[in-house]
Amino acid sequence: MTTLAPSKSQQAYELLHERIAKGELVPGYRLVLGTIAAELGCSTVPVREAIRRLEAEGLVTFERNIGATVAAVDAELYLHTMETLAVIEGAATALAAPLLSAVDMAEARAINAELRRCLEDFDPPRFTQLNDRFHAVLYERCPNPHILDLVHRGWNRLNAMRASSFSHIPGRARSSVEEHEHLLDLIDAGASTSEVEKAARAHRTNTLNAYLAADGMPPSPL
Amino acid sequence: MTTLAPSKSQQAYELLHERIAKGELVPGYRLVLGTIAAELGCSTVPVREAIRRLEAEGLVTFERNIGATVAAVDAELYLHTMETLAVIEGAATALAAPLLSAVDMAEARAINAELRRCLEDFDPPRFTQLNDRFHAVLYERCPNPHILDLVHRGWNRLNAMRASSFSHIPGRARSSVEEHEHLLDLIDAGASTSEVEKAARAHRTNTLNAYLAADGMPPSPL
DNA sequence: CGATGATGGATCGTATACGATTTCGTACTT
DNA sequence: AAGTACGAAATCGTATACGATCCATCATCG
Repeated sequence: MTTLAPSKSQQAYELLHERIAKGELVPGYRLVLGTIAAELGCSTVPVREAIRRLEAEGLVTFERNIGATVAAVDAELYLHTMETLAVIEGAATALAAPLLSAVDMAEARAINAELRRCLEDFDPPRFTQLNDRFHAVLYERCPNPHILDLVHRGWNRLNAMRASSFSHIPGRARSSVEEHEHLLDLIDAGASTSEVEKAARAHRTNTLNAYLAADGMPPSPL
Repeated sequence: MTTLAPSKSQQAYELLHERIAKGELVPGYRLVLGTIAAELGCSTVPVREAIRRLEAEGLVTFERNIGATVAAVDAELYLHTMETLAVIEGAATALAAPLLSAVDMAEARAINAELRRCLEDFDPPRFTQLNDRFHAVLYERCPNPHILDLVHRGWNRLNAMRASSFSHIPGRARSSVEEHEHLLDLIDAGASTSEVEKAARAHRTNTLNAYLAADGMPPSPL
């Protein structure tokens, strides 16, 4: 039995998704069906499907008879995405907390220790990557697949826009690591679901509000 | 200038969406591209696109080389959908609360009064419809479009499954109306965002837990 | 009689083709 | 010189066509 190749539309989806996440395709970039199809060596039909999928996830915008462009990122979109993720990831982390094994917790602590080290030898890309993994460990056990799916989508969007901007807020990384530690302590102490949720959500709204404050904007009401 | 007709794929999407929401297409029903295309008088290509869109929203499942079926509904899916909606709608309602006008509040109260009347002359479909509208009034002003979109998707899924089952839990309708009243009072009193969120979320988890209890299952941890 | 393998029909996945729509450059008018 | 009208090129939307894959049926073999 041969391993069946992924469908063309799947390949197209993965290619575009990756490029957007990596920031190779900047917001506003025009995605032309024919061009992408030629590059992939397939027809426009599967590419169309891939693009509609990306649209459903909010990574690209699509206009009838006009075409697709990588979703523009402005302060407002960032705000909305972070706010949504605060809500959803908070819930996911809270639901996952009672299901975390000792191994999971150890991994999370190890990653956070690395994050702390990262603070010394300033390395933002690596920090971001570790940070992603840290949170993934905490929410991945969420037993509700819908919520988990929404968390993934939120992170995708966030990564897509991080690649182009919004990368860094001065003192935030350090307090972030502290908040991680606090969150882990809470979970280890067997805190209630709502306590964990509150802490996980606050962690994200803190980042958002730090950004908003830097721009002289009011904090999120959440 | 003539109003341009909606694209075929849009038409196909709307047709299928409506049928699923109305329960004409029961879960497990097989959606065959060619058949639908013939019925719509178009080719399979736009139908494909419509189905992929429905898939992204969780209304149908799609397997490679197999095809699409209307998403099966089981207790677990219902649980997960309600749980997700509890989180998302709670946040949406909380964010919308400070933006509700006196007119909005009056409309909500009027709808709830009708709901109360509905309790007498037992009319479940109408009750459900009014209930939908009641909540829509409360969350529709949510300033975060992502969250709003997720609420809409959640309700869509819920409606799709309500059509086939899960329609009624004995005493729930009456307490539901009371909770609505309480929620409106909270908002009128200018309660904090987190209080409104808690109340709105509780309203939904109460329904979910009533269902779970009826089946002898443990309540949601949220 | 049950398991295995071949065969055909149904359905999907994608290439190609072409009409429809938008966009952009250019010539013409005021 | 600015604005408008026209036409060509680019791109999208969808029909048609055909190979690929799956599933059900039935024949064959142990």
